[in-house]
Amino acid sequence: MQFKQGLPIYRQIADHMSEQILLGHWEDGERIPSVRELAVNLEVNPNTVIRAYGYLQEEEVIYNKRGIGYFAAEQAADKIRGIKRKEFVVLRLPEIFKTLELLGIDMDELGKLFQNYKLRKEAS
Amino acid sequence: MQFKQGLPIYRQIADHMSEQILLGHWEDGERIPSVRELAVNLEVNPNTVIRAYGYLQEEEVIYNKRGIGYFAAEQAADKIRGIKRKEFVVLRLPEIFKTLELLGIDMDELGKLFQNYKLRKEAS
Amino acid sequence: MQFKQGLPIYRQIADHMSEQILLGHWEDGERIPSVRELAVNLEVNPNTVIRAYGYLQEEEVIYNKRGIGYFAAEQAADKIRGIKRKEFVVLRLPEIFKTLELLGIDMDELGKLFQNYKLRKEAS
Amino acid sequence: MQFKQGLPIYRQIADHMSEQILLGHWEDGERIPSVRELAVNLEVNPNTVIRAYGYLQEEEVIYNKRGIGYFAAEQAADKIRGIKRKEFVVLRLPEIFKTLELLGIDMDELGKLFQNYKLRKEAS
DNA sequence: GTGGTCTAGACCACC
DNA sequence: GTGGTCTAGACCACA
Repeated sequence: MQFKQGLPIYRQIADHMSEQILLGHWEDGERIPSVRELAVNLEVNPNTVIRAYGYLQEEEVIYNKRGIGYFAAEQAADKIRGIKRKEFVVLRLPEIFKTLELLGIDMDELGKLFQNYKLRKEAS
Repeated sequence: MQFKQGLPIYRQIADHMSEQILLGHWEDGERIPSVRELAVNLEVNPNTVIRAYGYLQEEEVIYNKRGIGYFAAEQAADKIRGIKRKEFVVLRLPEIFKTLELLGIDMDELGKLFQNYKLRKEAS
Repeated sequence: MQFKQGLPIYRQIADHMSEQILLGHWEDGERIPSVRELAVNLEVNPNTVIRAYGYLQEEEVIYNKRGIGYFAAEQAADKIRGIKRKEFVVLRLPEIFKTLELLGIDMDELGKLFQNYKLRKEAS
Repeated sequence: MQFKQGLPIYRQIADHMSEQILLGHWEDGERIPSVRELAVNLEVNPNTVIRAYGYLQEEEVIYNKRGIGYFAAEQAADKIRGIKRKEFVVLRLPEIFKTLELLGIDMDELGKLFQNYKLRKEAS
């Protein structure tokens, strides 16, 4: 896997996993890949995965059974969506709106850019 | 001034200054606050302001006259708006759109949230 | 059964069983649940129960008849109480007292909290 | 420094530091020892201190100024006392009371043990 | 100087 | 097998 810079790898892994859960790749309570397994897949150090999993565990998105592995939390998808949504609306949207205003992008134009985005996504 | 974490302070200062210029706080070619002055105001180390100014200088948003000070570039506002706009559309919008889709926020809802934002801003 | 983390599951099971014995759920020398039975009830691996029973056996709180099962020891309740009491006074109380002092909880207040605890317990 | 086993070293360091803050060793907002400094003092790896500090930061007991160091939070002592108190009363006291009942230790006896504890402490 | 991240590798307890 | 902790050491960005 390719990692961007500017955000720690462990956070990118955490984001990636919570996105996967959000998209329903695992059922509620289903076991997710073990630390070592994921570390090999992503070609990172197990410690880095542990850190990512620890982070998700604090957010109560996954939980741990000792000696067995990590599991997607009950209603993990809904919970994540709720948390992320609130976070997004409160923390990121205001700043995004401010930028839109400063740059003179209104909702009409944003809508068109969004259409564009979706078309390009379909094409790929 | 309060600084977020996750973005270097010097970048936050640079963003803040270019926002001010964008909003027309200084005419083209007008002198902007000196390094020391701004450092005192923002309660940061002068080195940090120097770095911020250096960054803005690379973006050709301000320029420096040795021994005199820093000045807003000609057509600084337009230049900034152009740069920032391209940056925003190419680098940040795709990720924002992806998040919107994941969280199930469509343009309608975003429009309403934007209205809200503007109302709250007026009120304050 | 729900297990806390911070203490191994097998220890939590052992504590739970010795508490049951302390409360007189089984007479001296009475047979306690088999490993498999308990494992199913608690939804844990039989190995974990074996470990818990082994631990209790070391403390001479239960004993084993090969091929038959595990039994509460003679005067098990008294024995447990003695062991636990010493353990508690020597190992845990000092730390508890230290915490009480740091938090500014005196014996008066502790007494009231204890009353509360007993009331809530009766109510449930 | 001597570390017990059963609780990770980084948690013991965190507990130790928050105890120090609770006891008023640092004023509100005063700088606490740097990661490296403390690591040398305690003869542990800097990573271990970072982890302890990260833990305290999540609890909002200390905060960080990048490139400068860690600082005791405003009203850190009161905040800690509040958090710890609630934690103690809700999470630990019920279990302690349960044990006291099981072992047949009443408030009178506990009071005497407490006196003992204080005497021994003064003597040392 | 400060903290933060990552890797590598060892060791442990637990299931 | 599982996760968790700790060490050692390198490297980086930031103030």
